[in-house]
Amino acid sequence: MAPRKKQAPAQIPTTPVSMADLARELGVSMTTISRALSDHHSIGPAMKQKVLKLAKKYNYQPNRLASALRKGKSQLIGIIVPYIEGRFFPSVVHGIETAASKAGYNVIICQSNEDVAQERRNLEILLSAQVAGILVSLSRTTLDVRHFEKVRSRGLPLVFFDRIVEGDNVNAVVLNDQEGGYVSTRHLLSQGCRRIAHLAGPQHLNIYKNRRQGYLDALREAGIAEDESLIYYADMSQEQGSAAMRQLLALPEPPDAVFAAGDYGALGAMQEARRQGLRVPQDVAIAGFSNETFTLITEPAMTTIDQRCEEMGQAAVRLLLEVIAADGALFTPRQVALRPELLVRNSSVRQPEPALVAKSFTSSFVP
Amino acid sequence: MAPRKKQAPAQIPTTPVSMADLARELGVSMTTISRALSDHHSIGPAMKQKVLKLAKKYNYQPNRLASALRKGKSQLIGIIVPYIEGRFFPSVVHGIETAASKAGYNVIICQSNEDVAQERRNLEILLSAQVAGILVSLSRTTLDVRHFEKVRSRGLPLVFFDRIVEGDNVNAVVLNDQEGGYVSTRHLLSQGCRRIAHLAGPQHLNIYKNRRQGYLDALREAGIAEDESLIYYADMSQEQGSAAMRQLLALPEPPDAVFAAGDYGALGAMQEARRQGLRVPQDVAIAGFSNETFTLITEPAMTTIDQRCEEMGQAAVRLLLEVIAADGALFTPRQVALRPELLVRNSSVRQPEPALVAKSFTSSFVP
DNA sequence: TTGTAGGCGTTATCAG
DNA sequence: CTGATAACGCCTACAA
Repeated sequence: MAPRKKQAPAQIPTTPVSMADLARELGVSMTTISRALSDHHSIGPAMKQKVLKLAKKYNYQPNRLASALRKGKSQLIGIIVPYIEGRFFPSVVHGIETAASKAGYNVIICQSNEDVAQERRNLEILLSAQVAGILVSLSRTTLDVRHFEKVRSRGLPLVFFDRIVEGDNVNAVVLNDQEGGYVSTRHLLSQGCRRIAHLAGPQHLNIYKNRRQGYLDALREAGIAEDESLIYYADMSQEQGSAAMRQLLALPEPPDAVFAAGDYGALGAMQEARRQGLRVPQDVAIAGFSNETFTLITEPAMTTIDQRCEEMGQAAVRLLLEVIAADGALFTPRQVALRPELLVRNSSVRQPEPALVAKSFTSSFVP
Repeated sequence: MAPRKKQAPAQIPTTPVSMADLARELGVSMTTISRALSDHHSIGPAMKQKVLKLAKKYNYQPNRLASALRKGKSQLIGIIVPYIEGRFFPSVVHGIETAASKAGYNVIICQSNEDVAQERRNLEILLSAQVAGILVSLSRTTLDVRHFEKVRSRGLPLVFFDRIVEGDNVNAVVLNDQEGGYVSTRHLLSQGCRRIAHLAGPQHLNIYKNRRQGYLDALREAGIAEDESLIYYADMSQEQGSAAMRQLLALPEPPDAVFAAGDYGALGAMQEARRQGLRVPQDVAIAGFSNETFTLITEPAMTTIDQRCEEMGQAAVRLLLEVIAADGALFTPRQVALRPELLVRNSSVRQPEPALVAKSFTSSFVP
């Protein structure tokens, strides 16, 4: 038996009222109650009203545990993220929670702390909580992804986002990083820049590889030869951004623009340029990536790429709901790529019509 | 019956194995299995090993729903926050999730979107999910808090954080804002500032009222008369910060320091000061509040107050766990105030020994 | 030390 | 349209 409090505190805990209670009160069966509450078709409108009224009167709350146990599925969606901090993940989670709750689901959230072992444990917990589906962004230390087989073998809907398992047999939502690099670089070209440098991130990470690729694609399209001396590889710290700029400005032919694969790198570059007495954007235009909060308050404000965090969350939920709706019927896994949004600000505007330029790159969903 | 998939996809969904399955396999009763798995004392070590081995072999996952239904309590903690964005709430949630999962609980998260109606609905959902306890930060539109009576009448542990119900009959965790204002102002005094202005927030909000109070307390303690012309009331936007600074600098005796009750206000003030050709901190020292990310990258870097977001989450969980542990026995509600941490940076350092000054204000937990 | 049996609250099935 | 009944998977008093 569920333990009853032995010593009643000032406030006597109230036992929640159950369907059985309502049934007894009305002198009908539990079946009838259940049907009235779940709006089953075979129920008289008179009866239904009576039940609903009584339920309101007694403040009846359905017990979701019991319902979920019986049905074998809860109304919970599990999320596993590396952590809930910084700008990106919280926004995605925000998007997820909003979309999920709109669809009648609630969200149970786990952090892997960039640790596979923790990720595996989280997965077990979500499985044993009988969630209706799982959304995952992989930890950095996840090289072996076999633990997700268990999810699949249960037939449990699974969608990856941002840090995904590569391949076309998984459901995934990502930002189109290549496009981000491409539109940024095209924008810089449109501003009259011709020697565009790139502050590139670690190339073993897909996001940075793809941003670099977009940069190269735009240059090639513009008929500008790739120049490796203009590409500086680094992590995306502010310090490395400054170091990069120092080296680039020391070149015989220094660049007239820098596209950085991250905002912190761009910040460091911008600071170094100004330390050396250069004007931004007149002498060197600068564009970053990620739409960090601080990009609005640098002087000049920084051009950057918005990663559509909330949309990513929404898209992930939408995809998950589709898989849930398919309900075990074979569902062909799908990969969704979101279009990045270029935010043109003063750090890169040298031509008179920034509004027009900006507008032409504003974009929305890929279906 | 739980619906079985009619059409098996390529991957045949595996039915999770239950205790009954293990019992049948081993030819013992479910009781024995249950006891072995939950490490009950009255179980033979040999038997226990056998059961554990089989459980591992079949990859047994306990069904938490069933367990929770039986026991009347889940291992879930419910959180209601206004939203998951910006710097503050994500960090608190991070702290909560970390502490909760350490204690064997998982976290189900809801956003009120600053809407009481939504907050009420969230509460209903958490109640019907049979959570073990609830953590709440109130929405801005929550004036009437009677919906929380329902939680109390169920005897369900409840802890407020940051945006709390005032009074000593609730459990609550907050930052000591008064102390934040106090240590900031003392710091400015220690830097030789004597005419210290205050950019104050809307006084109907406790946080701003208390920050202002701390400012006044420090001045009084230093024997400096309160001067209302040095207090500018505004929301904490960057624009209002600039406007405030414009007005303050136009005074017959302009201030030599500004303590702003928020970082964005401080930023606006700093920008305006520099626009007018003043040096920060030599001509006017500046201190903000909240430790926004950007405070590290302003030039000079901005002195500010860290709100100990993660600690707040941890403290809230700790308190909640105590209430849970009390298990209906009368538990005297407690209010915890966290000590803010002053982060001394260059926007306010005019004396030679900033390290020492900083150290004397670094602080930790109030028990 | 082990087994038996009943029930947590809901819902699906089958029969009236 | 309504009702009786049997699960869902786990836990625990009570009996052996």
